[in-house]
Amino acid sequence: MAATAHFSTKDRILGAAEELFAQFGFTGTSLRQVTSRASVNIAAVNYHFGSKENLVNEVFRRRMDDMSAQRLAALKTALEQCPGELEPILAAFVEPALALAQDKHGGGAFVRVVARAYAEKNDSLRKFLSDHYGHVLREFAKAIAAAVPGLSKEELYWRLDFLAGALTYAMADFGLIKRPAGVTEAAHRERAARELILFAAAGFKS
Amino acid sequence: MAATAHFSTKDRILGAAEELFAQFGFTGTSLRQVTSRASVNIAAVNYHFGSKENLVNEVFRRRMDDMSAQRLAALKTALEQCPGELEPILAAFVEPALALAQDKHGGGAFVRVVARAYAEKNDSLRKFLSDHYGHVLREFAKAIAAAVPGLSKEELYWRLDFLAGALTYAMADFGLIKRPAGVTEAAHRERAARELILFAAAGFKS
DNA sequence: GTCTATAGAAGGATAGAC
DNA sequence: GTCTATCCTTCTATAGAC
Repeated sequence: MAATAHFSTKDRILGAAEELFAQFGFTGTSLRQVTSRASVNIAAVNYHFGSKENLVNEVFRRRMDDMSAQRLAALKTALEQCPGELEPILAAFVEPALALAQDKHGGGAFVRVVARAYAEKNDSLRKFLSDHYGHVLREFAKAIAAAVPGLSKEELYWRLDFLAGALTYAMADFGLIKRPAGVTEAAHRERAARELILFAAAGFKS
Repeated sequence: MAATAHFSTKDRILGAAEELFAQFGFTGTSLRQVTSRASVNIAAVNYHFGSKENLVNEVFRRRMDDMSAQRLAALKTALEQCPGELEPILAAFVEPALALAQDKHGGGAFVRVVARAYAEKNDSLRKFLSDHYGHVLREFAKAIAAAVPGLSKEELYWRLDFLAGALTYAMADFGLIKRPAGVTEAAHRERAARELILFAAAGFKS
């Protein structure tokens, strides 16, 4: 917490790992690549993180803690200010993720790391995410259930999965939609959020 | 094409590789795992495929060609038998992917291979996909545009992206929904297809 | 076409000096 | 906390017998 622009060894490792994981995947990235990009010694990873697996988890924790807090805060606001409305709940879920994706301070790569996480079938990571962030999804499930009465629990969870998939895919820029030259990235993301909320709201209500 | 239940060494390698790639990823799978599962010698891979990278390409192409053909055939049938209806078009897009996902004959995990391929920020792979399979997406875009009049081209492509994302995510089994013990895999997949088509149809029509 | 054997490179992880 | 040096494993790929 010092008033310095200096990044610690630990932070440099996390940043380098995030970028490389996004580009090459978890198994496709060696610790040697990570430490080389971070300009630290190969031994530093095991000193600070203990193992490669734990480094993967920490890369996630760094971004997810923040995003989860933002989602829950936005959800609280939505429920207070627009009780019974679905769209504000979906916005509380979607917008923090998209904000992270356009964050110049490194968040962009993280989005692709998330996409990696489900493309690779990393069970230990999956368990880590479920253990640490499952409660966020459950909060949203509760809120959506209240806003869309008559939806069975099963249908609700299916649709939450679809929303998460569409969000991840859109964030990672996988699809057909490329940002036009005349549009700022912020405007593009806002458009994405608007379109996705509209699409998903209709889906949840169907 | 002989009338024999015998699989060649080459086919056994392809089948084993596909299953393992889906489970552990391209980089997470070693050729030793592949040849061990295929009950062939380690040297056979390089004899038949030249390199690991080329094996990856062949695995991918084999399934992708097949799925694309099925999608287009199903689309043709849908347009002939249910002109003007959206749901059959979506089914033609979703079901071949799901059918492949439950195919025990090696296709079982292919969809995760596709998910992985998308997650690669690999431009040459992307170009390959776009060059070889882009026309399939364009056919579906045309059909959906006709079934949902008044949708702008931009909105249409956004929603196609959301559909592809939701499909990929659901296929990768990453989400909340786990197949219950008492439900067969086939029934689970059918449920997924039904839910997704319903969800997406509402989204496209919104 | 399929095997054994192995070359040669790269991986994760650790010991121990500083 | 950070370094050098190294251990041990695993990898892809190939050479050469059959």
